[in-house]
Amino acid sequence: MSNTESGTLSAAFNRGKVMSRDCPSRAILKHVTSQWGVLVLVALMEDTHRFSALRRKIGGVSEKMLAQTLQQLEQDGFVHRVSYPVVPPHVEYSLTPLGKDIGRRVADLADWIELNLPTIIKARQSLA
Amino acid sequence: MSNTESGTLSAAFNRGKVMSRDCPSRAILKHVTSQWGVLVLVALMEDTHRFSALRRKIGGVSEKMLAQTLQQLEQDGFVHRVSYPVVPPHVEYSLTPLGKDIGRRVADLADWIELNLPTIIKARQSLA
DNA sequence: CAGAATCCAACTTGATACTG
DNA sequence: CAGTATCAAGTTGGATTCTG
Repeated sequence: MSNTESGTLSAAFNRGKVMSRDCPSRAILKHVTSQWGVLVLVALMEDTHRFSALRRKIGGVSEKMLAQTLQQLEQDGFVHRVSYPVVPPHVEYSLTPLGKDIGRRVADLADWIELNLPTIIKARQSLA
Repeated sequence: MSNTESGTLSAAFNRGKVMSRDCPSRAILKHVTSQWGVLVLVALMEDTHRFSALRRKIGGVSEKMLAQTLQQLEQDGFVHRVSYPVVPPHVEYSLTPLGKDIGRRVADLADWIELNLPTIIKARQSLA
């Protein structure tokens, strides 16, 4: 079988699937690591939020992008959406167990960057 | 001190800065979690690679995007570029210590997705 | 081989306005 | 409040061509 990858037999290193152009992981990865996807996950790791609360919390998101991001993450099974049929509308977003699992890793990444930002900036300057 | 965030005093939860529209972390986060940034980091976690090797390994990248991504990651101090002045040109890309640190987290994320892909797909269907 | 430069198509994003 | 619809504008991305 012609293998676009390195042709390794070891499925143990299951890393490599995502390297293929058409690996389904790519789509999930894209949602999760999207500009607003990351921040939504981080925000929801802290607590359940309403739509407008999320919008206030995540500086710079437009309504459109927030709605779109939430829909993607909901479809992937990471975000749980609960709509209370009252007026005015009341909708709450939270993480599913799966969402918490991946959210932890994403938040970890974001935290690392915040923590190491000084180091990164220094490193960048020493390259200039 | 007036705090635009939730007004918490605990800097221990340094999460929150990245939520501001103009936090410098946002730029780094964007490079690292960009579509190709993720895959470059994952690939370089395994080994040093030459440009064309990376291009072959990462299915779907164009030369342009690969070059651009590598430059961003190099400027952020995550990727080390070594150019041997021979003909034909020989350039090697590897991760700096900083790059390995963050690369581990990114690879972790990618691995998690690959590993849980079946679960995710099932979850998605049960929502349909 | 490693990339820079160019050109153009396609998708993404953001304001704004509108609806249930 | 929680979105959707619309449209303009910006950005990304890819194919191609060219160079050291």
